[in-house]
Amino acid sequence: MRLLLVEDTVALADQLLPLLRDHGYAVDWLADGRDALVRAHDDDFDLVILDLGLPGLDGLEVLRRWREQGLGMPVLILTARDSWAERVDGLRAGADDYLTKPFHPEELLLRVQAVLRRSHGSANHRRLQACGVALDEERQSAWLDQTEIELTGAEFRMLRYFMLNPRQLLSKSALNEHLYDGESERDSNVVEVHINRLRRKLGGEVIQTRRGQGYLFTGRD
Amino acid sequence: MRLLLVEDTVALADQLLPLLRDHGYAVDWLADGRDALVRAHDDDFDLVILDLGLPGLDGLEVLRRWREQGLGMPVLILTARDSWAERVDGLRAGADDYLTKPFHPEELLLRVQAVLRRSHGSANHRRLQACGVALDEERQSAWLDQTEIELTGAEFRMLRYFMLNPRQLLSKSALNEHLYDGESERDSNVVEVHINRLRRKLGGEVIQTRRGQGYLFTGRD
DNA sequence: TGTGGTGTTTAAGGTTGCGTTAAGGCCGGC
DNA sequence: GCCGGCCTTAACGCAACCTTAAACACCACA
Repeated sequence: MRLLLVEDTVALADQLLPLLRDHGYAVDWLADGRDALVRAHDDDFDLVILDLGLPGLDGLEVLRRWREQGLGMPVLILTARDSWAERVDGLRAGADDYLTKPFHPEELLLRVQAVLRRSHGSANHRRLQACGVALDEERQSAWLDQTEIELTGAEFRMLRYFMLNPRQLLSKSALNEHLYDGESERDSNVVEVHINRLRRKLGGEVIQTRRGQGYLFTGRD
Repeated sequence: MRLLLVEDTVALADQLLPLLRDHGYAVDWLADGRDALVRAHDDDFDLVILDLGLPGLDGLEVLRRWREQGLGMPVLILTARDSWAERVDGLRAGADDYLTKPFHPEELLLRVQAVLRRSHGSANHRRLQACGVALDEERQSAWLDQTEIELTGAEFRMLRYFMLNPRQLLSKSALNEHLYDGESERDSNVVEVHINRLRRKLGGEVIQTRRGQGYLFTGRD
């Protein structure tokens, strides 16, 4: 399992590197944003741990460019600031998780494991594939067999989140959280409506419901 | 699983309560530190989520007194301030983990699950294992050998509590206590019905009966 | 500023299935 | 044998979910 740590604070890197390595990860370390931007093309990392406050090139910009260039590996961002907006920006730019400094080193391990598990078999391509369904992120459309199915924005966002977490139980509140940033209504059935739309387009069996618990994407298995 | 949320910000509590309950936790809610101090003696909570900035009595003081009085349940503290010193104080006072506001609600869930797993001595793996049975907390389903067994909410809650206390005698009233919050009836056979359902799904031998005493989870040993 | 088209959200009513209750049978202990 | 605790089953109510349509927001373009 190959990781890239992008962190300019030497003391922190010195702390994290042995910990990660002790737990069986092969870790490369860079301290500069510009280096990281290039390096991610040379090696196929399973996960990147990215500090947002970097010399050379800001972490958020690095991440944004990676995604523009079609690099889809999971990214865990570290932020020194405790700003809600920045985290949301990070998530929008394509990060998979975030951690606010300071943190317990063990906590980083937990997140790394969680993100890796989540991204298992999925997040590595521009065209996201899971359970017999493909998602074209540029055209915002899904593919079943050889036929393209056009999606609206909301449908696409929901399907993407499902496909990034295939076969996993996603509660309605989790879907709400991830599809609408923060200030969303509580007593609304938007999620149900869009799930209904996806089922119409892709077939009723692609999303299963677990009453009282949530939904899970199982595609056409 | 019985949780106590001590949080005076109503908006936050309104957000967290349904989330936690959606994920199968029975949650009691208090807004005052003095109430919390007393309440933790009356009920046997599996975990307490404790805001440090409280009216009545400061959260840190509450925690300190609990520990003095011999109460050892896991405590997850919430702090609005981004102060490192305060967190250290919290950990010193006997907290098991902390979370800085604002946070993603999902993050709280991750921590709650992690703390509960840690406090019951098992490793921090998303999949809880005991006596030849595995429990997938994300999918809320059990695994026997390689086959997945889907569980309803009530079944999942009960099985999780059994698996966190394997090979231990759990009285019917204790199960009632931990699976339902304060305002629930006591003279019913809900527990028996759900034990029956679990036995049907997992096999009759996984839960043994000690007549007049309670039940114990022995899995497939 | 209007107008139409597209996409999203709200609202209302119908449907489903989980959780609970209740009733009857069973079994173990005294 | 009898009683009390436990098991099993079926049925019911209600919350959760689905479905549909209409209201609404947004944008392009006149």
